[in-house]
This record gives sequence, C-alpha cells and structure tokens, in this order.
Amino acid sequence: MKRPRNTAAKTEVMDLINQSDVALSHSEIQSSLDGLCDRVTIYRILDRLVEEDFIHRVIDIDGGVKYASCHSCQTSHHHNHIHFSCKKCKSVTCIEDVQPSFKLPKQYKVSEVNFTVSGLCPQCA
Amino acid sequence: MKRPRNTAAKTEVMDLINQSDVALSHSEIQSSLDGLCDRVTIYRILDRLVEEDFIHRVIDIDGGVKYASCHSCQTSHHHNHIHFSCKKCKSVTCIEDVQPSFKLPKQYKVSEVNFTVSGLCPQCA
DNA sequence: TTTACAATCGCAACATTGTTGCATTAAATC
DNA sequence: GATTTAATGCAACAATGTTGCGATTGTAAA
Repeated sequence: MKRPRNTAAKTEVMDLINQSDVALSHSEIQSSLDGLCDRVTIYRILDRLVEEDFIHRVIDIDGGVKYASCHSCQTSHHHNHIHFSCKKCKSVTCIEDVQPSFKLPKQYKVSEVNFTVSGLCPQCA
Repeated sequence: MKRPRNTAAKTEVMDLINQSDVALSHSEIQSSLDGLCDRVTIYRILDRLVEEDFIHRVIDIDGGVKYASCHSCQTSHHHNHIHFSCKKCKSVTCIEDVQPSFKLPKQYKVSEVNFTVSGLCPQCA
C-alpha cells in the first residue's frame, strides 16, 4: 500500500485551494506557485489530492478542469451539489447546501451528479 | 449578413449527428468522415452548426466536448435538460423531457444550466 | 543519527485538442 | 458563364495533459 508524503509543493497547493473561495485551474495554481515546482509535478499533486479525497475536480461550462476543496465534504462525502460558473470572470463556485432534485427514467445507474449553472456571479451581476 | 452554404462535409457532419442517439466528439466525427475533409474544417463546421442552432455542445464528466442534435430543440429552443454521461462506454445521451429543479441563493443571474448525471447507461448496466 | 526504501520530483518527449492566417476552391446568385 | 464570398486545406502555433526515467527526498525503522 502507498504511503502519501508531505512535500513543500503539495502543502502549498493544498493551502492555495483551501484558502480560495472559487475553484482553481492548473494554470492558475501554477502561476501562484511561481516556479516552486514543475508543471508536471502540479498535475501529479492534483491527481493525488483528488485520489486522497482532499479536493475534487469541477468541470466548468467550457469543459475546463478546476479544483476545489468543498468544506462540506469533510463531514459527509458527497459531491452532488451545484457549481456556479460565471461567464464573465470565469470563476467557479461551489454552492453548498443546495441539493438539486431530478428524476431519471429507465435503467440508468446513477453514481455521480454534476450540476453546473452558468451566468453572472454576484460580483459581476 | 452571412449566407450559410451547404457543402458535402457540412451535410455529412449534420447527418452523422442527427442519426446518432448519443452525442459525438470531434474525433469520433473525424473518424467517421474518414478523410472527407480536414480536421480544422470539422472544427469550423461544428462551430457554425452550433452558431446556426442546428446542434449544441455538451460537456461530458471528464470535460470532453461533444455535439448532439436535441430533437426537442426544433420546437422550443431550450437546452436546460439532463445529459447522461456513461462512465463505461463514455457515451453521452440527452434525456429529454426531464427538467431538473433547483434553487439558487442570492444574486446569481442564471442564463444556462448544464446538468450531467454520470454512471452506467442501460447498455452497460 | 544513520540507513534504506519508495514516494516524489524534474526534465524531456510526446499526445490530444483547439486556434489562426492565408492562399485557394467552390456554392449560390445573377 | 461570371461574380461574390463562404468554405476549405495546409501549415504553424498554443494550451492542456500524459509518460518514462534517472535523480532527489520524506519518513519509518535500525
């Protein structure tokens, strides 16, 4: 079994995501790290953090991949909540505690829900 | 104002998407066309078809871009319905006539909704 | 503290997806 | 058939993500 290690880069990435109120992309994280580690290393750190359930991936309206730390996940682990993707400032925000409701027909086996609403966030509206 | 033209490639792309019951990616379309036209041309055709409201873009759970012809769009133009993204066969299907319901807090201006449910489709379940 | 193992890293190379500029081709109208 | 300009092909580029491998380093045990 694998034994995760704490490295400077991993800690810094974790802090960045924790301290942000919006989801961050790989390139945004890379800019913030300012050469602390390699581009590839960031990809691997993000993969590991997702794997270890510290963060989760969010897909924005354009298909862009972002990463966020949902605080509600620390208690119960469910990612089935709404994400808001702002068309103007491109920010992606987790809207906690709002559970979308829906019905699926037939024999579909649902395992995950990705509900992204786009438009203008409070700052841009 | 621009005057759209009907070309062999455009017609073929349109047919492919119309005849498919799942959303198709650029590379899938390229494979089907089998050299009928350039890769770049396919991108431009897809952009135009979206622009002309014949097809619409769907983002799957991994952030992949796919294109589908929603038959319900021909009457009333709204894309706010559920898409099902199969984790096994990677197919993306439009679930028509099922409208998700949700509530957003505060000052968010909603203009679009992308509701993707993932899991196993009837074929893979 | 030192050692040893494996997790992590940096670097180079590659793959995929998407975009842009420009000269050429061809569809629709006359 | 001639004209107009939408559409195409090609080359070049950009962004994003992946893989292999030798070097480095965190950490648990000696």
